[in-house]
Amino acid sequence: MASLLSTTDPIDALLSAHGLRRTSAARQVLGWLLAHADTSYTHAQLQAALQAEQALALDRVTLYRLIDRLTQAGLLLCRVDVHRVRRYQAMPASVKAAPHFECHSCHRDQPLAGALRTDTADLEKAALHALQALRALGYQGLSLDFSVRGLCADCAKPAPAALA
Amino acid sequence: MASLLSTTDPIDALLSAHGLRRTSAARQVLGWLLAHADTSYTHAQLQAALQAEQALALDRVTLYRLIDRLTQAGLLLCRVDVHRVRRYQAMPASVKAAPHFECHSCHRDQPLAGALRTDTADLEKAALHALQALRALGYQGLSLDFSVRGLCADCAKPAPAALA
DNA sequence: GTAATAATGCAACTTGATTGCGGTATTGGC
DNA sequence: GCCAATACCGCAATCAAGTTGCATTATTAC
Repeated sequence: MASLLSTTDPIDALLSAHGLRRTSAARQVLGWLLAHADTSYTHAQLQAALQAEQALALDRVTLYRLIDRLTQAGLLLCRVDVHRVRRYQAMPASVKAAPHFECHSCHRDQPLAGALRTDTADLEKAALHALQALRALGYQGLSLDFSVRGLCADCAKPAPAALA
Repeated sequence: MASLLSTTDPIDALLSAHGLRRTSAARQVLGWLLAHADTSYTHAQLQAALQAEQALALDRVTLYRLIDRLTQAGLLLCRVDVHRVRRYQAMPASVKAAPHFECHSCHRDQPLAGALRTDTADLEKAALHALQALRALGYQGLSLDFSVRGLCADCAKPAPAALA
């Protein structure tokens, strides 16, 4: 199926544009992550989801190497959570200084401005200003992490007892 | 040696105040970390440093459990670095919303206000305001991480070739 | 002092991630 | 379309940070 799709498929285009081969695995993994771009997933979660939802049974190591390639190419964002495991997420459009919120439970990742329905532009501006000042002092390879963590309203409500 | 010290030793006091026993290991580990409070260390680094500088040969597991206890007691701060290993640091006085800088190379941790020699109070205020707003929306267990990472001016200068 | 219990040390184990290597599929040039 | 170059895949073995179980030793409270 889907053989009618020519090279104009957006995911194929992304892969090629980043110097990666358009293998079935790469297409499906990147596609799935793009379809769930607001949340980060561990290697294990990803493997399970692909197996369950796409009937894609990838080898552990193959998946490790694939998400590694996607990350190197800048298509995925990789973080390490409190349990020391890496979490991958389709690269958000704004990975600049945008303050964001990460839920400990559902691992959904939303921009702070969205959660607050307010403007956080002043915050970002101040942060970027700080970055510039550090750069002037000789600091290099700077990256800013401005995140609030905790339980989102959705996860906090339903079953507080099940959070143990 | 040091038997002249009575119970007025500040480190002993800290341990007792937090319900921990004043063992030789606990005293030395906490003491060493307090003496290097501006930097975070991995379990391995800590073990090596204690061995080299204090001639203290602690068992791996014992050290794991000790730093775990100290962390639980709130005497240490624990983070996970990009390599998925935990880094421990004597609890800084201001673990609030204070923006800080962490060096990828020397792992020294300094308040941004210190590095910039400017006031970052407005930044902190804005951040705390955001926290309050989230709390009102039903978000729970919120913690703020406002950090800039990169190479500090000291590490960036000396030997750029050795940074591979 | 002595009993209760917290801390230590050793061995074995768990788990996320990596390495080596032969085989397979994609790609670019003709 | 065909073929060589090479990126990608899958399996097995390995690694390193951290954990668990249990017997022994040291602190602490009485």
